[in-house]
Amino acid sequence: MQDTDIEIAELAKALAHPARLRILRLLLVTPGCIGGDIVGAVGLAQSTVSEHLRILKAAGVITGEISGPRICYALNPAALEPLADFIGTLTAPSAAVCCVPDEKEIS
Amino acid sequence: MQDTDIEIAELAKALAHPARLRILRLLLVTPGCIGGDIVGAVGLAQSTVSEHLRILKAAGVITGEISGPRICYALNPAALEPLADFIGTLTAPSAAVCCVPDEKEIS
DNA sequence: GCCCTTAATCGTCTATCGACGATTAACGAA
DNA sequence: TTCGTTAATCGTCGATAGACGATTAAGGGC
Repeated sequence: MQDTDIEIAELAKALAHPARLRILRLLLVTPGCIGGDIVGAVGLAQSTVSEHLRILKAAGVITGEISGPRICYALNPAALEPLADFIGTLTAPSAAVCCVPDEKEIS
Repeated sequence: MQDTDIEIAELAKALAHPARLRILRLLLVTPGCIGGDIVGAVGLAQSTVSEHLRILKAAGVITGEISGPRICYALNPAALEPLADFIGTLTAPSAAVCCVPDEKEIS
């Protein structure tokens, strides 16, 4: 399962930075969408935050919608499913996961 | 939540490599413990695999127990709880269902 | 004792990440 | 149109990650 592992690794890499986790938490508590307020919240330079947002968007974890001169970011938790699934497989090897009927991942 | 985010980021970083995911899958399907068979399974040099094992062990995801001249590795899924918790936090608020709340995959 | 196996460590190299300032592009308002 | 705001991009830099061969340390078998 090379390609699946690569996808999961990409998702994990997207979460492998405190600043990106902070951004996700910020989007979580913000029901609507915020623009550059993220820059002030994480305390990093605007270009750095933009890069983190780009990584999160590339991984599919967030979505960006143009709203005039600013951009409306929103969470897309569904993209994390492969990673959540993998962790669930490790945590509960004998118990069936709630959603996937059978994910034959092991060779 | 700085320290918590750092801890979660460390866990995610441990999962952010296909070779390490493969190692975890290998340990999952191996009820007992295997030693250097991991080296042959992942197709990397012995020193490289040893480094991946060190990273996984440092993150607490696996444990290594000396068994004579070889080392017995085992999964420690409990260490992934903070990361699983974080992902669950992201996934939960949008839908109470355990999985696939919506299939909106807007890029 | 000696030798063989196993795994960790060391040293080195390349590639990627993370951060920043500066610049550029897009859009709304005056 | 011009101006101000917002976000992406560029270029650069230092730090880290990843891979490898070679070496070293620890045990078991002879």
